[in-house]
Amino acid sequence: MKLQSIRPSTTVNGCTDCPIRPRAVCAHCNDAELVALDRIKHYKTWKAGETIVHEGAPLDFAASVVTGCATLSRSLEDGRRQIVGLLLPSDFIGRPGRARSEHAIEAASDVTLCTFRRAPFEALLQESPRIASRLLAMSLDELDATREWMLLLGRKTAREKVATFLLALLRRTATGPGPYRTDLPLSREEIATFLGLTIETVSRQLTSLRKDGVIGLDGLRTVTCADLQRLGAESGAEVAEALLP
Amino acid sequence: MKLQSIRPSTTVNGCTDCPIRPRAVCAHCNDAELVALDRIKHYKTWKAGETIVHEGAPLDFAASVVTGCATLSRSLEDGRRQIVGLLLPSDFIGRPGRARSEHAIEAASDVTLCTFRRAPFEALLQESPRIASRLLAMSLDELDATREWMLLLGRKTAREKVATFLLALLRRTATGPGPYRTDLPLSREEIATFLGLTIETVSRQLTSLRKDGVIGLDGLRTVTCADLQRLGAESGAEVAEALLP
DNA sequence: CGGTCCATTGATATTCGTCAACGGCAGTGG
DNA sequence: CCACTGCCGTTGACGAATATCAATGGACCG
Repeated sequence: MKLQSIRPSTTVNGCTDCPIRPRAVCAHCNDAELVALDRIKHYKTWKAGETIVHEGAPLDFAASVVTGCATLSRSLEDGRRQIVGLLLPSDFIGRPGRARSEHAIEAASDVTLCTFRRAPFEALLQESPRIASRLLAMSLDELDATREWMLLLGRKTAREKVATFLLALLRRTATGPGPYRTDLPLSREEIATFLGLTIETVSRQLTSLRKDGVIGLDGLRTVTCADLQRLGAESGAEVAEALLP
Repeated sequence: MKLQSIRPSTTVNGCTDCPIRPRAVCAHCNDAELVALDRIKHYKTWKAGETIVHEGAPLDFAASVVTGCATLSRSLEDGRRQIVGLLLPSDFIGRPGRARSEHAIEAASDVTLCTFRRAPFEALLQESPRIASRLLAMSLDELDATREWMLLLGRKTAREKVATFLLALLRRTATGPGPYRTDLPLSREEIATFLGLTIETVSRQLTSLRKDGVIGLDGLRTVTCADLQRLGAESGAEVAEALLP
């Protein structure tokens, strides 16, 4: 759910220089724990559009996203589908104690994962409070983000949904004062599946925000914004944000 | 988010006979840990309708729900509001490492909490892997439930939303084969705020489901159902459920 | 050059929200 | 005991937001 702009290299082998480590599940590991993780890890890659795990299918590894963007989704039998989470670099995949995935996991762009075999990873989790507590903190952050998304899905208008999505994305790539610019990691269809809308409505709202001068569109995948305040005003400000500036 | 029918007595003082312990954060504690928890715990009660914590306000305790039902909600500045979680007996309140609540917490019915002072509880969490790992498992369950609710909010019709809500409730109170019966822990307005609907739409869908013979309504707060299969068919079956019968 | 995929735009349909009136029930006070 | 009042839920009429259906446009690729 968290949107980050980290784009580390995939050539790292040891963990010492791993660019995602400051935010990943292994962030607070000591040397012994890093060695243990290093021993059970495997880098794997998927092409954009490939399915990493099907909904309800066995998942025999845990993993951290190293590069790229993956989606978590759930579906109804008749095919209606909802993306329930975005996985970006440093995000964690897998559920200790469970052998199958409740969600489909798909590569939105080319994706590299640092995978850990399930059994030894869970054993390590028992022994290493640093890994366990980091995973708890990450899970609670994820829970908060997911609940914020519930507010969006249940109560925001189409325009507010699109504005909120763009704002979250732009905030992650902000390096200084505007103008801000970012590449959309998702197609229109995926955005619609994430926001609980149809592809046509997403398209219309993007056009409308552009015509109103809130954002700029540079090609299909690039969004710019000169004034994040303005975009925020379009996104349906939340009480919690107002209280915590 | 989990719906349970546990209605334990509030007169328990020690933890030994605590009726929620099998499912609570203290489920796997050893005797020493129970003594430590016992030392920092306080039972507190709130009347139906009272606010336990305001959105964004300081929260100086963690807690387990002992009896009753509370809601977690988030709001937009203009007053639109979404319930993002139901807290039922054995559910946990609080976020280790954070001093304020991102959500409003309100008593839907009379509520009793077993509260733990924040600082000593967090200290205990560092020392007691049993508590930490139980909290992780509960958080991950909560995350799954919240994501399932995202699918409901983003993709289900009003009728399916109401049917899903009733089904979840009835399943928790099931003791054998039908007919099933349960009391709604929420008012029509709270149900609407949970399902991303208006109160009128909830009312219409309940009436419609009753007229179609899917459910029975006995007074305002009591729902019966002779055929959970039928109710399930109305609730928009999920792929994950189909795969895991 | 033609085909395919993705996005945009327009016309129309549908669902659900909004506004308004009403009814039942409980509590209150005469 | 009975009117009065307020709250909650139901029902109906209407309107607005978004989905659906359909046509078109543009980019990429063989």
